Amino acid sequence: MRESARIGDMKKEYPRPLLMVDVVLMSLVQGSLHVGLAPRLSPDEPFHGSWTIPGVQVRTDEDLDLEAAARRALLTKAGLTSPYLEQLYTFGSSVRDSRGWSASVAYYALVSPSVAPADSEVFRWESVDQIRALPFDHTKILQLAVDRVRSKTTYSPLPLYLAPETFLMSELRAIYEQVLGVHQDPRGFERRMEAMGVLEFTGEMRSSGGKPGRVYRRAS
Amino acid sequence: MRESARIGDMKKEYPRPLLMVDVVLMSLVQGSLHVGLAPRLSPDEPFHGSWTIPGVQVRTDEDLDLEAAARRALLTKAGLTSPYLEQLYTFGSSVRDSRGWSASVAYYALVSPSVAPADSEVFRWESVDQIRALPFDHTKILQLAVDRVRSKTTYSPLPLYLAPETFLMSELRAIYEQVLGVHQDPRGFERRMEAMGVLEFTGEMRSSGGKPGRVYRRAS
DNA sequence: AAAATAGTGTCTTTCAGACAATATTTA
DNA sequence: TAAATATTGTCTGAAAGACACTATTTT
Repeated sequence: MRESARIGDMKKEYPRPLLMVDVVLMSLVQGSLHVGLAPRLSPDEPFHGSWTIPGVQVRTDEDLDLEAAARRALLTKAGLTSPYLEQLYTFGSSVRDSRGWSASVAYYALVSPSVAPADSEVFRWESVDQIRALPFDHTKILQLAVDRVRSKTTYSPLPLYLAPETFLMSELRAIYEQVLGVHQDPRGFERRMEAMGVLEFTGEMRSSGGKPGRVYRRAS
Repeated sequence: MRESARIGDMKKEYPRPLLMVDVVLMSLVQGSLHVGLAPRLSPDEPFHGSWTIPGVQVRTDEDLDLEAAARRALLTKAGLTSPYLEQLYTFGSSVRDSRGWSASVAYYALVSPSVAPADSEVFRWESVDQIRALPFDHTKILQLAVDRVRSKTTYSPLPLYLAPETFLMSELRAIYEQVLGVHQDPRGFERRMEAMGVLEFTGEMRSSGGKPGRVYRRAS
């Protein structure tokens, strides 16, 4: 029996759409932006066996809110907790899922390569620039997430969440270049970071082959 | 019986959250940004009689997708079709509605004062800057919508959808000033509009008390 | 010493803000 | 003619891009 029927209202009840939460998990693998995919495991779900953006059905008894459902999707499908998780867009229509009217609240998450899980039977990374078509409308969801990340990269410190705990300015610059795919001028890059005030000098220096540079961390 | 049960799958079914679509309708009334509110009419719904952001429950038999549901909300609660309708954010939790776990996909819409309906028993405009608390989490939804509109006003031609069919540059500038609440320099304003390339000179001139100015329309 | 990387100087262009001057109307 | 509004000129400072130069370390 449906939960709301317990309230004992007189109003006619309409059939409710399926509500999913899908999470586009991104990280830097081999110097380029990758997305984490998981296989459809349930034989009774559409696209059984296909690799898709990890998602879960919202559970009224388990999830306090949508973000909690997104965290659960990340934890159960990729085995991790992400420091950056943000809502992207909600897709909903009568045709996007063969099971009937469904809506999916899409989130995107960024993790540092150091905590990115290795490929396995139930998880794998794929380069966002050479993805073949994904089931459902997941190709569109992925495209929107990638666009959002690239866009925010141009005016926000978003890529800090793709960086390890500590890093050199040149390493952070390389991350921006890998996300955007274009060269970043060292001078201007340093000025922008300075202006945003999102970096904190750890007090340490480190060399990556030549003159040692300052080691930074993300400002809390 | 639940729609998905027709599929005849073996998988256990979970109770589904309530899925709503709410629309923050905005316009310029008496020189300031206003939001359209509608009263809760059903005696068996929470906050019966209170004024809220108009919304509908997603109907699997009526709405092709989420945006169609948003258009239906606008049409049934405000009696209009909006030229500008965009998804804002999705709110969902176990506590936001007393009927149980619910999610609301919030949209916002902008209409020109010329098509804004007059106040009535079932609809009224209220200034966004002097709203008292609204039911549910509607205060938060409204705040987010207002922030979004003000933010987009600084870098996009969004306020064109608050303008009448044709207008003088000074009138459009006044609209920007009413939305943002701050003076816009005529020179810079004209330059920005020019740079965005969103205006089209109709070829006509019109006076509003002094020297006649060029009449523009939104570029298609 | 040579190679590699870090860090800084600075020139130029672009753009936004401020303010002012000029141009045409209506009342 | 006076008042009102439209339109354009231009000065200034901030920010972005491009490029080069200096500094300090490793090999």
